[in-house]
Amino acid sequence: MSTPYKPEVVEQEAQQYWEDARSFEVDEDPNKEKFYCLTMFPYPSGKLHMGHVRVFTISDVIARYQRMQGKHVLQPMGWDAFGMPAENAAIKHGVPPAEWTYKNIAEMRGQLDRLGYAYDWSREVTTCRPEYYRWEQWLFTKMFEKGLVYRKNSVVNWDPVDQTVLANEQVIDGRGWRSDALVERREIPQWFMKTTAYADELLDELDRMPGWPDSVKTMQRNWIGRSEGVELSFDVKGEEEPLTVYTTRPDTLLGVTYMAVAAEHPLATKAAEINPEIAAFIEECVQTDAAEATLETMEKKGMPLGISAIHPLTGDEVPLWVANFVLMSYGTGAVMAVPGHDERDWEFAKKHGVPIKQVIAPADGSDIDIQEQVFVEKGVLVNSGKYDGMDYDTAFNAIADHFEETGRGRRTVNYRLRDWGVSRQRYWGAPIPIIYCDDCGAVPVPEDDLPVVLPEDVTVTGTGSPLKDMPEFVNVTCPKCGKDARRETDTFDTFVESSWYFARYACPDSDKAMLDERAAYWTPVDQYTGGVEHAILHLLYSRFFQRVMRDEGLTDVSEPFTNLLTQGMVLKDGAKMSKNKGNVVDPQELIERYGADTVRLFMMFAAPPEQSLEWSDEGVQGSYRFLKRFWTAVADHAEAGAVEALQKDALDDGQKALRRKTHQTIAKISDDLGRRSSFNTAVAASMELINAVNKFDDASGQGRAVEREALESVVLMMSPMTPHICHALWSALGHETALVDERWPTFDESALELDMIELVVQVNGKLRGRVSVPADASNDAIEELALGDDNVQRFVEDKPVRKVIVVPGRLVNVVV
RNA sequence: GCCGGGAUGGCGGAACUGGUAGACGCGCCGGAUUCAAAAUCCGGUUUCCGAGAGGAAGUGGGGGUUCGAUUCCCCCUCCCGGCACCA
Repeated sequence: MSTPYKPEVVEQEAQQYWEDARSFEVDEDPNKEKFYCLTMFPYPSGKLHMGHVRVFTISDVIARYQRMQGKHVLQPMGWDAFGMPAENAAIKHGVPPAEWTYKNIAEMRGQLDRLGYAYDWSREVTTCRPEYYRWEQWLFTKMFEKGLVYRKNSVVNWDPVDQTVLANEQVIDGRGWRSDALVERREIPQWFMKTTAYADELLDELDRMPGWPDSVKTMQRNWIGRSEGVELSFDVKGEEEPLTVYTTRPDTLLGVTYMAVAAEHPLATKAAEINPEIAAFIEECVQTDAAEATLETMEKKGMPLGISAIHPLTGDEVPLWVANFVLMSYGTGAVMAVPGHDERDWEFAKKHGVPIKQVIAPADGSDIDIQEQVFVEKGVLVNSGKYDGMDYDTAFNAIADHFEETGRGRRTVNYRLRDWGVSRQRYWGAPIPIIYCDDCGAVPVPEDDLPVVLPEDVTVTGTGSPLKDMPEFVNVTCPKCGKDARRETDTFDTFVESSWYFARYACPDSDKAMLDERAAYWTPVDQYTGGVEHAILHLLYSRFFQRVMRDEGLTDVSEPFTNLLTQGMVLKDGAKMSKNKGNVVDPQELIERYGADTVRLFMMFAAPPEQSLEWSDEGVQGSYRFLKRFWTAVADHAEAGAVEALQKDALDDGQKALRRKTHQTIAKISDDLGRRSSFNTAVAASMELINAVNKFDDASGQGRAVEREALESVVLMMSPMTPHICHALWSALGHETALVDERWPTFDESALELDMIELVVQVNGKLRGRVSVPADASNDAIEELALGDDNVQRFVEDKPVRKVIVVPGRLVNVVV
């Protein structure tokens, strides 16, 4: 009887070995092929949750697999340490955010160590450290010099009771989470980074990124939302300034029956001065949060302003409305409405009794009733005077030409993408390095004065940033003129830190520059793994930041992440694990009970990585059972003593069959891990091979040799997923060198050959029988054998055979 | 509302390029071992009909293409992620 599987012992020993041997610390070796394997770094919330364990394990499997391919693998880890939860904890428990954060990092670091990830901890990055954020402050000042950042008014959620800005998350059903007061939209000056300056490049490069999932690329394309349209101006009766709108459908221009402006638009403000009803309506419009989802789902409301625009082609008067679905911060704050050919305009017109005019007819000449059903497709113009009969492109150009010739409009490219607002009215973030001087305006902090260090010893109250109450922080002298000035108290959006940390891992200790030559070796990231919830914002900001760093001469790399794997969430009872729902499973407990390998194995086995994973306690036990069977199978074999050399040509049929299974499995798992990232099927294939070994009962010399080959293969191939148990089993099999430095097994093509193959026989597509045929049989011979099958004959009977389809190696379909 | 994804046995999932639907695991049922239990091992397990051989149905719903559809096309339902201040 072999020694029982004791995960706590096995795992401790393996981890000790890796630590002593510094197995995962890597240098920049130009003679080796590098592989940079990265996971989206965690926010140090306090404890590791199952979602973390899942991503980190996926990434670790990839890192260890690539290492076995002979690559020089870097897998670092760090902390996305700024953010709201630290402030919330500070309010709740009176602990400064910094203290809370550092404590959490220490706690989570211990948990990570217990899971046996192949991290190079010498490169740890913590974003709330001044030596980290000084460089994004520095880059911000460079961007300032280049005009890539600017300040403008922008909408925030304002809590009128707590007198503070709220995050969208802190607005619940339109009310402040702490005060319960109705939230208002309010405009305040904020700093922006010009992401739109890179819109075309960010869009075009997506076509040359084969390593990213199509779904993510599509989402980014749609998010950037490049459109070609026309900007045109409508005169407004009694106003000097014309009203400018942008449209991608100038072909529908003759169908404009009203126009709408935002509640904050000057025309609305002016109308409100003389009309209290409009004033009340505008008041109502402002009482909502700033999230786009809210805006798009709320009831579309509007009021006529009592003024008219002049249709630029017909000279007809078009009524102007104020509407809650038009936002001042999008485009010009005004839209032209074509209810006949736009869904939202149609519904609004129906509700408010605005006329609906058909100006586009289906290209196929079919009849439509525009009063009953909106028609949004492109077609042929009607009721449009001299443009009648034109198709979309012709009409687009004719109308665009007309406006350009008359100077009343122009062709223009528009993006849905907006510039990135990086200001946050919060304490726990990197200070924006700007000083306000009455004479010089906004002045960037000079390089020598960086970093602007965030004071860490503070009391957080929940009503505004404590920085505002710290004269020693706020009161400074102007770097330009030396007069008294004030420091910016807003901090950066935490997405700023996460937009470049991946590059900093290459040179975390560089104090002379943001990046140094080591970044040239390691970047771009070869494999990036993280939650699909980051498909747009984080990934787009990182792609933007990488280009800003490139154009600053810090790197030659444009795209930060060559291959991307977006993993699904961990669910329990069909819902995301959360404290509120009380369905949280603590990884720590499971690791203590079953060991890290069991938890890692279950994570890999239970679902494909991109899909959500349903938690199952029984499933974890199943994984544990498998590891015990695996352990016993290898240990029993090893204890039976030495094994003679395998002689390929001296095997009997049973031995050949097991050897075939071994090499089929190597081929399959190599493909699963190397090409498909299909970890669940890789585990299943390993289980099948172990099952086959357990059924294999042949203690002869060659029998044991074949068995050893199978077991060694499984130990090697399971090692990325369950590295500790494999480390122990590898040495149990008599190896002097450690598994962590072994190479991936290769498969022997000749072992896969078969003399006879089984084909499925269908009659009219339905399975009716099976035939065994020689591997090299001709189609005619296969056909004859198939038709000779008794059950096949029953279904063919005397019906004429119309066709026989032979799919080589798979099936025969007889069509009667 | 818009963008992206998903739906397959009692459950998690497999079927990769249009070719045997249900691999592997869980659960359950039966058996072995045990004084008993746990653990372990062996066998069975989509549903329905049938003693069996075998047959019929079946991949969220409805239609289509095809010799053949979980896979491709059209329409729909429900669930999940994102929507720019959660990270």
